Amino acid sequence: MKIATFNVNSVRARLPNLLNWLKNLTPDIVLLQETKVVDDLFPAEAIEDLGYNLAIHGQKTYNGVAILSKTPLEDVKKSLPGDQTDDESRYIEAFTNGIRVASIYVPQGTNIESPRFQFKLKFLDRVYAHTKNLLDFGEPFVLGGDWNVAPEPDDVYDPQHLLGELCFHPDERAHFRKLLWLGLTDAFRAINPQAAQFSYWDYRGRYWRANQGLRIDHLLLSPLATDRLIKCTIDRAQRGLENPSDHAPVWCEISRAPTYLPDQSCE
DNA sequence: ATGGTCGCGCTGCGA
Repeated sequence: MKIATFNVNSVRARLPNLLNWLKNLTPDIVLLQETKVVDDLFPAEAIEDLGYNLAIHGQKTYNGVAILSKTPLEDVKKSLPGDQTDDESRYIEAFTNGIRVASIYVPQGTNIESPRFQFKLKFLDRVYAHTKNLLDFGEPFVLGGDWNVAPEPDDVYDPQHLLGELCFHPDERAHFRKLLWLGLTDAFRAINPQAAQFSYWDYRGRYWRANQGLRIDHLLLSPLATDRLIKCTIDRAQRGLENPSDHAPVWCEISRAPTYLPDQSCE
């Protein structure tokens, strides 16, 4: 079973690319972010025609998340608990294909001094609290999305220069790490312990051409899901196509039964 | 080189 996350930066602007990618990869579950469209205008039919069920939670112009699944979506939830005043469409969760999944678009934070950065940290705290509840249910689950946090130095193009900047600030990285200490696994890093690969490159300037990116799109797996993790890949080629998103998709393969991570230490 | 480029939806904002 393939589970993917993809910040599409407008599902309507990206529809041809998205449909081609779905046809070629045939993921079982897809977590979309930044759909940037109200639900009534979401291009549902074109995606349903490829055999996907949809759960969508959009808004005008900004944000917007969605879940696509080849199997029916049950128990759909469209808000992250913990802040009654949060009306931004940044979270959707469902149970499908024997696993619970969430598509998460963590606030970018604008800049370190902005109130939006505090909102980002609080949002990550809310994910933490909710994750504890999910762990109590005993289901396998995957929290995937655009986390707007590059966890470690290998996840940014210039760690010395970027330390303390937005998306690589110690405070947000500490908030992100708390999720790992709860027992979640960063699927890409578990499978690729050494790789410096990115999932986002700014449209501007030479960032893409110079491969100056960040790894901020993550699939975080619960312990029961991690037991079934086989591979995890960043689909970098999507960023090089015509009219790309500024993010590349990240996807993992999950087996039907528990498996083992490749053991790097056994030579 | 604190510029640069997208998407939305029509003016500047967010990323």
